[in-house]
This record gives sequence, C-alpha cells and structure tokens, in this order.
Amino acid sequence: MNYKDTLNLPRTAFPMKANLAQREPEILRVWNETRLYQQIQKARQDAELFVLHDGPPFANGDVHMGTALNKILKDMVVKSQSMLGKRAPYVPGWDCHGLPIEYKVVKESGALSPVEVRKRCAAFARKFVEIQREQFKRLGALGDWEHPYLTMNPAYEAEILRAFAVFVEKGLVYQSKKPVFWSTGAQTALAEAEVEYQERDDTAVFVRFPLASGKFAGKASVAIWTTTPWTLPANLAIAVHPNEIYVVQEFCRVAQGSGLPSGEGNRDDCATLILAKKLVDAFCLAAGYQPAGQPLETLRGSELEGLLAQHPFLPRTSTILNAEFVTMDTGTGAVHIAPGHGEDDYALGSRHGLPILSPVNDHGRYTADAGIPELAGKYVFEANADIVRILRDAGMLLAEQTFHHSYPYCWRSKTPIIFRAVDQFFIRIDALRGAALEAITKVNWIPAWGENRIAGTVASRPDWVISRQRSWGVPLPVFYSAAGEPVLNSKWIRRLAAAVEKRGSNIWFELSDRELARELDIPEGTTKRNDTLDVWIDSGVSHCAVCATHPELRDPADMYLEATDQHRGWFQSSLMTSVALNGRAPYKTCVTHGFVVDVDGRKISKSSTYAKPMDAAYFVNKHGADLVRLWVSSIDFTDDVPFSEEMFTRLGEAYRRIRNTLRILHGNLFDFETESAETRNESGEQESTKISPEMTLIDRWILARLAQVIEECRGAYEKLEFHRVYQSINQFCTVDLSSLYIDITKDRMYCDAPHSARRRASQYAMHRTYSALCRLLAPILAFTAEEAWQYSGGNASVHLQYFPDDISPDALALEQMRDAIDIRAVASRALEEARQQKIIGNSLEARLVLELAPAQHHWNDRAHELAEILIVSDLVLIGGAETKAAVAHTNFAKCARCWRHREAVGKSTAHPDLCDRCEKVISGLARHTEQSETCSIETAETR
RNA sequence: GGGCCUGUAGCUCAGCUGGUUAGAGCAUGCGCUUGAUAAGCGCAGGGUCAAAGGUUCAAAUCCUUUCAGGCCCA
Repeated sequence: MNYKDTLNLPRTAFPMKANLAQREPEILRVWNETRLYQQIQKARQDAELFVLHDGPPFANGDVHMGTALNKILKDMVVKSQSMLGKRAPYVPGWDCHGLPIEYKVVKESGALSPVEVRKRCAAFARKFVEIQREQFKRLGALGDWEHPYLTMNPAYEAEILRAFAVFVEKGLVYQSKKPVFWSTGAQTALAEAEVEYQERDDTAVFVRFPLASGKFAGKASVAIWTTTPWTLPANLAIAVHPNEIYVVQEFCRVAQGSGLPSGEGNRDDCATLILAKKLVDAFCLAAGYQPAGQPLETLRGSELEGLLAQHPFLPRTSTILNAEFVTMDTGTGAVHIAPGHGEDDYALGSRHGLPILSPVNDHGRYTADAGIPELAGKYVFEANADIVRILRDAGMLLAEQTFHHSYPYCWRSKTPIIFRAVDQFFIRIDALRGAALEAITKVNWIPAWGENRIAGTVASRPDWVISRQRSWGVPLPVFYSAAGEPVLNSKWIRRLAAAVEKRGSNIWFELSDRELARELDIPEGTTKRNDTLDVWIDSGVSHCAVCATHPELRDPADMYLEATDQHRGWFQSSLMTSVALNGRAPYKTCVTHGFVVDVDGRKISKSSTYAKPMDAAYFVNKHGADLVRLWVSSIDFTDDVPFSEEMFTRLGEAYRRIRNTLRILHGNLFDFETESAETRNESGEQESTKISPEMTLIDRWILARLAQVIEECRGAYEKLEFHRVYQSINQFCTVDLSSLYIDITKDRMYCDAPHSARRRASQYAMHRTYSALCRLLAPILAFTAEEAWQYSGGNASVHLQYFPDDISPDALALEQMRDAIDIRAVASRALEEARQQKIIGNSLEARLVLELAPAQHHWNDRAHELAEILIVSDLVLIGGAETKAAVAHTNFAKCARCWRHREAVGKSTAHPDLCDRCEKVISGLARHTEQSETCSIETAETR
C-alpha cells in the first residue's frame, strides 16, 4: 500500500520561485489602487508623529544605485517607524533649480534669453521628476508621491524669498566682490563645467619686488613668477610657504644660453633676490641667472611674513603672507597675489583683510583703477606686452619667457577666460557660527562622528556666497536704486514673495523694471538684475518651506538621512538657515550613509574598470526591487557600501532561503484552523503568550527564539541597524527554522493525525512564527512580506500592521534546547561518520547509542523527545562521564509510512508494515472517512 | 597636502567598557535525502583580526606610525 497519500504533506500555492520582476509591479498596482500610503496615515492618525524629512535629489538623470540606497534606507525607516506604532508621513521632494540642468539645456539649445532658458529648464526638471518618481515607487518606497515638494513650485519659491527677507532683516546679507570665471567674449560669469581647456602660449615673467621693510629693506627683492603679467596691477600681496626654506642671495645674469637679450633693462645685471631654496636651480636655468657667492641668509617662509615689498611699478607696497597652497613645482616659491583675480588669492586676501582689486571691466579691458592711464580700455591679453615693457623700464623685470600651458577658455565664445571679481551677495557666517556650533551639540548624530565632521566644516567655512550669475533659479531679490545702489528691503522682498506665490518666479524675468516696480508698489526707477540664488538656499530652507508648512509634518523634523557628502551640503545649508530663522537645528537626528563602492572598495566611476551599469532600474529589472532592498539591509550603511554582482548572487541565496522558509511554514499551515482568536493577530493587540499544554520542548523553544528575534529586530529597527535585522532573520530562518525546527517537526507534521494535539501545537507555533516573520521582514522585503502576508489570509496590507510585541523568551526552553543542540552536534558527527562508512544512509536507519554526561541524565525521562530532536528512530541512552555517541545500523524494521525504524513495526496484524503511531493514525483516518465524506484531509480513499 | 572616517575568513556582518583555542550566514569541498525537490539535511576545510612598533600579566579591542580605500576641502 502506498501511504504517501495518508500524510499531511505541506500544501501551499505560495510559489517557490519569486519571479519578482513580474510580481512586484502587480503588488504595486494593488498598493496604488487601495491607496495604501493614505490608509497607513489614516490608521496612525492619532499616533505619535515621526517626521523623516526627505532631502531632495536633483531632478536630473536616472536613479542610480547610490540614489536607490538612500531612498530605500528612508523607506525602511518610514516603514519600520510605522510598524513600531508611529505616524510616519513621507513627503518626497526634488531639487529643481541649478546649473547642471541649465548647463544641459543651454548646451542643447544654444543662446537663449533667460526667460526661454527658464522655460526649458522647468520642462527638463519636470520630466526627470516624473522619471525618478516612477523609479522610486518601483523600489517599493511608500510616500505621498502625488504631492511631492518641488523647489520650483511657486509656493516653495515664495518661502525661499520670505526666508531671505528674514536674513535681510537680521542683517545677515551683505554685498562684496569675489572672483569668478569670467568670459570676456560672452560678458558673463561661468561655472567650472562651462570652462574648457586649450593649449596656449603666454608670456611668463620673473619680477622682483624690492623689500621695503625689515633688515633687507632696499637691499634685496622678492622674486616672483607669473604667467599672467596683466594681473600685476592688481597685485596686493606676495605669498610664501611658511615651512619652506628661502635664500637671500645675489644672482647675476648669464649672457649665454638664456635666450634673452642681455644687458637690457636692469641697470646692472646683478640683483639680490629672495626665493625658495628648492627652486634656485630651476630659476637660474629658466631666467638665465647664476648665483654669485653664497647665500647671505637662509630663512623659513614664516620668518618673511609681514614684510612689505614695493610694487614694481605702482606707488604702493605689497605684503608678504604665508600660505599653504604655495608649491615648489614652478616659479620661485613666492607667489604674486591679486585677490581680485584668483580663487586662492581671494581667500588669502580676505583672511588678511586685503581689498579686492579687480580693475577690469566686463569686456576684459582695464579700468582707470588699474592705475596706469595709458592702458585704460586695453584688453588685458593685449596688455601683457605693455606690462612687460613697463617692468623692464622700471628695472623690475628679471626675465621673460614664453610659456606653453593649458588655459581655461569659454565653452561658447572660445575666448580665454579671466578671473575677475564681481559683485556678489554673501551671508555672514560669523553671525551664525556660534549658534550653529551650539545647535550641532544638541543633535543626535548617527554615526556619532558626524558631529565632529560637521562641526569641523562649520567652524572653518567662510561666508556663504549666495548670488549666482545664472538664469535657472530663484531670483536674487536685490533691487537697485535709480542711482544704481543695491537695495535690500525685506518689505519689498515679501511683496515679491506674494507675487511669486501667485504667478511664479518668472515674473522677475518677464516683467520690465517698470512693470515689476508697479506690481510691487516700489519707487519708480528701481531696477533689478538677473542674478539668482545659490541652490543650496533652495534646498536649505526646506525645513520652513516644507516641514513647517505641510499640515502633516513638523519643523524640526525628527530625522534627516543623507550620504556623508551632505555634511558639507544639505545638512549644513539647512542648519545655517534654520539657525538664522529659528535659532536651532532643523533636525533632531541626523543620519549619514556612505557611498556605493565596488568590490575592491574603490569608488565606482566611469573611468574605473567597473563598466557595469549602475542604474537601479537595471538591477530592479534583473533581480527585483526586494533583492535591491535586501542588499541595502544587509550592509552597514554607516561605512562605504560595497556593491558587486557577486553580492547579488549571494543575496539571491539568502532571499530564497527566507522565501522557502516562509513557504514551508505556510505549507504546514494548510489545515490549521484558528480555533481561538488569540492565535490571530493582525491588528496589533496584545499577542497571546499562552503556551498550550501540548507544546513540546521544540515548540516552546522556537517561540522563545522567535521572542529573541523579535526583540533583536525591534531594537535594531529603532537604532536603524538594518543589517542586524537581516543577520538576525537570516540566522533564524536558516539555522533555527530550516535546519532545526522544521526538520525536527517534519515527522509530527506529516505523520501524526491531522488533529493530534502535538501537530496542532506545532502549527500554532508555526503560525505565530510566520505571522511575526512577515511583519518583521516587511520594511526590508516590502513586496515578499506582503505576498506572504496575503497568503496567510491577511486581508489588510502587512504594511498596516505593527511589529509583533516584545515578550520575554522562555528561558528554560532555551536552556534545554541549547543542551539538546550540543548533544545533536555530537550525534551528528557520529552519524556522519557512519554515513561515510556506508553503515547508514539516512539517519533514520541508525541505532544511536548516546552516552550522556551526568548533567544530561534528565533526558532519560524524555528520550522520545530527544530522539525526535536528533531525528533518529532508534535511540539508546546510557549514563557516562561525557557526551559520546556510537552508531550502528538499527535492527528495527522500517515503517512504510513514516520511514522510521521502529520496534513496533510488524506487531500489528491489520498493518504489519506500520509502526504503532502510524497504525493508530491510519485506523483513525479510516473511521473518520467512514463517518464523514468531507474529511479535511485528503486521503487516498477520498481522492 | 589638510579635515573626518574605514580596513576581522572568497562575500556580508558579530565580537560590549582589553581577559579562556576569534564567531555566524552565504560561498567552497565531501556525503545523505528525493514526502520543502530548479528544494532539504549533515560534516569538513578556510582568518599572523591591513602592516610595523608600543602600553599591559593579557590587545582584533588602547596609543603611535605606515599602507590601502572613501567623503569633503585645497
């Protein structure tokens, strides 16, 4: 007789193969149709609020793995907080203004008016908001996707302007000059991305600046070298490296080999110069000099600081300053500093309170401020020769050479670029620094070193340049009086904000000065310019534009969560604006994650050998969003986040293990009738801690382990340690469930009578476990958990549920099972050995003689339970000193139904091929079948 | 070059305030099972805890330096 059909083999429609790429979109459709996000918000409307404020990604390009990492982490936070019982709304946003978009648009379309540029940029941003929205939703992220915040929304733009009005009222905004890349051909400022480099020959000069103070005053000159002689009229300082050695030495011109006309210019051909010791040889070679005698003195750059030098042709002195950026690559180790014509120069100059002299107009022509009347109006690149002549006439030219180098050019007008200081607006960071540093200490930084890092950047950051000479942004709300003076008027700015809220910021660009003045009711003759605000202001005020204004949110937010680069970016810009507006940080907790790096721990860039796709869609389509989510959960995001195809293969294994564990649990529950309500828990009420008397050790143990896992996972979710959730659940599924509990209970589940108390007790444990696992997994495997939850008959989404309650684990069961597992290890080794020696195949064929240590003798009273745990048919226990196992082939016959080799097999006359248990079950089934045709278990007969 | 951070088995992670032979899972190898079967079970191998110094009775754990890598500046 074939007894297979009398078994309670697992039955389930839950498919083994996940087929995520197909199944996930179907689940998404249901979530969408049932408005799951709104349902969750409604269900938690009275719960404690938890605001994770979304840092807006740039609406530009597809979602790559780094963006996906960030969004999935946020979603796991939101889902887990919700399941922990909080109301966790999520309002996603996008950063829409800014250069990268404008650059792309202008590159495609060529020269356009600002209004036209702005129209196209808006369309571009909108397109990518749509694209990214769909990609984010596809990752399983839940949120108010229908009402995201966009920094280009008129209401948002108005909030930016209102925040700016407050900055103005608090006296935080001022105007000053700062050098920028300037295209003289296009008469516009350029961004770094708009600069291209070309090879070019320039006149480089060695120039001497006679010392005007100190003991060498009038006796020695500092030698500098520059490839832009035209910037010399703006020279205000000379920089030397504080730690390098400089020499004071006489040098004489060498007639031969210098390539220079000798004897010209200088009154004599010798001069006492100061330059870096390391560069003496290079200087002599390049300038055609040789040292005369020994150095008069050698000294450190730091000793030169503060000395004054006479400007070579203008009636003023130049200060010697120390700067770390001075290199010993080329030149003399003494660097000509023109704060109006260079980035380093500017920074150094502003640190030392130097003025910003930039005597060049929009067209690159000298203004009268250059101090050389004959050159006023001359194009600077044509003035180089004049400057050389002036130097030579003044006797300050040490040498002149043609220098070949790559030089920045304007990408559009193809003219060489100059660095030129133009009017910019700034926010006074010094006025905010103290309060910002104080606010930092009140924030919970995860990881903790984030505090150190942001404090460092805040402590050292210079004033914030907030004006941009760009079109795609919120207008810089500065007006100019009829006399051309800038006007910062908070009332006017508020009126502008109101108008922008109604009609959008395009009015600034579309209306004439006159129309705008009338619109805002400001004096006739007031004009505007086309500068825009730095986009870091846009996103930096999101706490007031979004959190403070959105009815479901709150400012300060509970949490910001972004990559570590945002310590200098959004975290800081948000902090500064919040300190300015509210005197506190805009977040209570600030979390950072690392960047995605490849398998060698190297960053993933186009230039690296890692040519594989990084678009999230590629992996979502290939492996499924849940696999990507599992990847995010498996890593410690506070460090760099490793990423490789191999990891996905590994994670696929882990995923299948978890899935199969859920599947077998579900299969074993096919005939589980939930007689009592306490075994069901879909709404978060107190879970039953009642242990039914039929429960055996193994059941009590798995529930105890489950209690531990619940505790671990809840704790890990609270601390955002998702990888601990992953490790804990993975361990639980693999070891506790698959390899122990499910394997051990197979016999009772398959072979006991369907209604046997022992089987029902295990089903109860399995049901509890299944239900808890679905919920614990939901924030990570958002789709699979939902799928499994639906199979278990849950009608509402798993994402509406609460995590299972913390209950204290059954310590006794844990202890007894720990002992049993130790014994099992000994037994398994013995069985394995016997298997290798072909004594047995299946362990059910074994006769296991176990010698137990004295502390383990209590197993004598429950040998049958131990046999079950060890999954052996024929167990003999004997006393001993330590745990030992011996294995032989059993003499008992094999039960045709349960395959155990039992002494009782053959004793029954009706069923001589069955063991006592199976004999009883079969008889019971037969009676049951006679009584009722509608048996809950399909047997051979009823089929 | 500067600031901050990271470096434990092939992969991903544990290892608390220094204290017995450094742990898991996956992967690998060898078996078993065929009643979770494009599944399941068992056993085994695998780490000078990046390297070198130092503190200590004792260091993966504390300190210093070096190397490699990341983010941000320059």
